[in-house]
Amino acid sequence: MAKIQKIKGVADLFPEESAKYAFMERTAREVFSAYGYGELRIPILEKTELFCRSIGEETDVVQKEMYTFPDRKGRSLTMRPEATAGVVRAYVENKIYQPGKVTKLYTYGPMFRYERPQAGRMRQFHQLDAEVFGASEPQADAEVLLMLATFLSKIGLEKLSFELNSLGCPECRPLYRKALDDFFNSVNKEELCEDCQRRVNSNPLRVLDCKNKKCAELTKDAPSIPDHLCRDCRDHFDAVIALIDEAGLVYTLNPRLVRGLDYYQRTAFEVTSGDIGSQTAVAGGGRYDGLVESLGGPKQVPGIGFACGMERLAMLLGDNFEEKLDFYVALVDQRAAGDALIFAEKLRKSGLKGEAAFVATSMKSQLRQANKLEVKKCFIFGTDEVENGTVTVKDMIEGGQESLPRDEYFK
RNA sequence: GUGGGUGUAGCUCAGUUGGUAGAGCACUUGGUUGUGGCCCAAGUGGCCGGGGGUUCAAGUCCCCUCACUCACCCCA
Repeated sequence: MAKIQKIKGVADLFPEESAKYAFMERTAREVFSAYGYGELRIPILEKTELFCRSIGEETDVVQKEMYTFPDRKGRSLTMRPEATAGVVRAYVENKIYQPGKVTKLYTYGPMFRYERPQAGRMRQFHQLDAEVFGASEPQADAEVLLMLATFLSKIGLEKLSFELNSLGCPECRPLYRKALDDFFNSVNKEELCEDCQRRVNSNPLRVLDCKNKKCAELTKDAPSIPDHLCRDCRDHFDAVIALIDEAGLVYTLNPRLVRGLDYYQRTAFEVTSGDIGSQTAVAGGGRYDGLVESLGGPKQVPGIGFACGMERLAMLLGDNFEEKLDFYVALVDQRAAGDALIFAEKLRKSGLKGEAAFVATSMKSQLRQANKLEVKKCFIFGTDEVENGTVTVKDMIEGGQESLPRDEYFK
């Protein structure tokens, strides 16, 4: 029979790799709950409209990357390409909001985007996502940033850079866009790269972000967002900066940082690494004060949050996340197989982790196996005849005698 | 959607101007040994991604296809 292979852009994670994810999830739960966040579990499937309205009809994510299909009654469903929309939907639908009440939630799970896979980019990928509702104060922005930094530090990643910007609000952003349009009208668009000639109209902020040297040169003197912030946005941003400075967070201000999803405003940030290929962002987020309302919730419920890309973080983690076993029960005579199993069970009841061989092989290969597993102790089960009486089943079970500790064996 | 790279043993890879398929590691067995490791010897294991073509002869040349991978684009 022909074998069936997995579809493009998904992964099977065996223990060596899945242990990294388990470690990150465990750490995230610890850190997030220390900041007062509770876990929200939401569906992978949502109505397509949810993402169109939140992420933005014109974004690439919505236009060409979503797994969208009709269900059996012809309703359009979409496998979530990101987490925030679903969290906001749940928040609104369950009427969690109350005036003055702050809600902190986190969620974790697979996301889906139909893209060509490459390093750090899968069609099914996993995000850890945290959101705060009901707090417009800069303290919320600062706390979210600090929590993210704490999490990344706790999983052992220190060489990451935090980039920070403010995108303005519906008040000041149009003014900035006007200034930017004026600027692009003053430059020779022919000299921009092909992509940017298109982007000037579709997504002018992205032009400022272009890696092409020519584009970077041409847009060197483009108006910057922070220079066009309204008074409230300026004050807010300054307050956030003052707070994280005081808390000792190391970051860089990147006036050209933009977000890919339409709902962001004011504080926007990204955590990047230069060690995972061309996809540098390992986490990103920001404030989205208008989103709750645009998804049918009450007016003026602010929100802020971030998402971490687990695949990208996993690339930065070292090895050795697999838990080592405490013992191995070696089997050198099949007649002792049952005794080996029972003995292992007894050890497990006393709190040790380990395994017993099912099939007897030579002493040499059994000990080789124990060595490979890096167990602390190896027990040898055989019979008197085979063992020449060195270590016998009877001795170990009835007398409780262990074979030599690993150090003794392997010195 | 657009480009580049790679598909040969379980793994990492060699394979010369086309001439019957190789190494290291791993595994199994034996030797050595302080029951491991190290070292030595032997052994198991491949429709050379798939299909078509050229040729007396294709892993090697040509065409098609599939998969993986990196990059563009986009994003976490």
